[in-house]
Amino acid sequence: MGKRYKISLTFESLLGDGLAEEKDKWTRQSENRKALETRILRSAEIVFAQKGYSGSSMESIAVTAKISKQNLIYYFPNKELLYKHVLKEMLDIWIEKLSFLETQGETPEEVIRSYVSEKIKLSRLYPNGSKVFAHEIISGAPLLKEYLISELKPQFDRDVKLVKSWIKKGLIDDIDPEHLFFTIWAATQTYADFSVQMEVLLGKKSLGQKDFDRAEKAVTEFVVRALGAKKNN
Amino acid sequence: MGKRYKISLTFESLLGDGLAEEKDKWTRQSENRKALETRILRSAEIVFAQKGYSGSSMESIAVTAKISKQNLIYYFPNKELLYKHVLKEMLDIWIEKLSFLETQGETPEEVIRSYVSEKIKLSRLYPNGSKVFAHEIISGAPLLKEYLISELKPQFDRDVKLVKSWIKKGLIDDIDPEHLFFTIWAATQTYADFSVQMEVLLGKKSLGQKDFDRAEKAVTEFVVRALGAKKNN
DNA sequence: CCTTATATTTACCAAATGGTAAAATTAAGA
DNA sequence: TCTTAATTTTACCATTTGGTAAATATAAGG
Repeated sequence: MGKRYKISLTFESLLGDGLAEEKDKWTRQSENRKALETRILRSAEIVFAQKGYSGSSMESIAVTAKISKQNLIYYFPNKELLYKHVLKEMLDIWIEKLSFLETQGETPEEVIRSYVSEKIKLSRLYPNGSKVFAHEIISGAPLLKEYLISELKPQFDRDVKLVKSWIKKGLIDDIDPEHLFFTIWAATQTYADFSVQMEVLLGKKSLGQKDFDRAEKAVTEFVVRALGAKKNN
Repeated sequence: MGKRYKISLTFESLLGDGLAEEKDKWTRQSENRKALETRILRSAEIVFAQKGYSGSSMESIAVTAKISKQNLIYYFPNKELLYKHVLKEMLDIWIEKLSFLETQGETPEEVIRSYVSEKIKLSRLYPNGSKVFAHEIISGAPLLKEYLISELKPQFDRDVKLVKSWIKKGLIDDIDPEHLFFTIWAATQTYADFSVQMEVLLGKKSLGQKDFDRAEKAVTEFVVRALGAKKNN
């Protein structure tokens, strides 16, 4: 009969609203719970990706997850919390892959190729998460601003510094490091966010692996050429 | 006492729902009307830019325009119509500036510089329109798909053809023309759509003319270098 | 000044929305 | 099997939403 308003999470909430972890008592049940929670999160992601936060209803998320609205509310007691979970999931994936510093590769060119490749892969694998993020930023990032300041900016500053050091060492040409990142991000995320536009322009029903391969090649070449990265050096 | 469901427009609606033009009888009143309609459209643009179509309410648009909701409905009898007007306005501005073919410049490099410059300018001048468009595309372009097919694709095909001819003539390197456009669009529109993110990362309250100048320079250089455009030839 | 068209406000309303409360059902362990 | 906790369903509900209908007010021309 009791209600549980806390949801088991493996991360501490960076989005305010600290949610405590909980130990799982009933192994079997917890497994089902986790599976359903995942299904709900996937469904929420789809709906939020399509309509943004304010445009999405708990009802339509429930329908997508094939449960009742009330049942959805049992797992995620309110819409904002659910939204934050979806966002957080995406950010966890992103932040890991979004650091230049930690990107594999010895030379600048290798790092760049690897970085662009990873970013394109994220657009292919998590188009909905990317769209949710895009809606959020375009809307003025009401819930994400704090995260951007506390998490993304420090990483950005480090990465800019690294690029600047490359320039100083003469490894790449004297380009604008900040705007380099803006361009790379935009050029890669557009394959998730604006896929519909591309489908129309390329005359396809949906983008396939081949399109993403072409995209990766094209964007990588653009960036490498733009930087004037010195080969193997 | 009579209601007028038709709204005077200077363009035939390409978004379905044909709206007839109407002659203006009362010069003075029409002037006021036009001014108010414009204020409403600006307000709607702001609200739609922030929340997307489904997330925006007629009430909040009315508040932004400083009129009552009922009065708003008098001018734009339903939300979808209002939305279509906002979209249409933006598209009219865009389609005009978005053709490579008609862009000023003799050499490929000149054309590209001019094109990128125009696109960045649009991001600076019409950030809200850009955001409305972005929300719409990310949401799957329910209202815009037809427009993309009938208007944008033909232009895109022509422009791709032009770039291919440049390649054939050896004026630029052998790059991927379709993805070139995707990259240019993404890299320029991001200055409108993701401005909040940039503000945070650049540590500024808002992007100013200087930032847009830097952006223009950076993106232009990237693209020109990527193409390997031959100087003055 | 009076009529007529325009513009604004007031009164509603049905449907959708996020959410509460509690009853009913299911599952698991002792 | 019985008890207890987890889960799902059923009833509601206040607020917001897009929109209708009609009354009121304003403005302009004859």
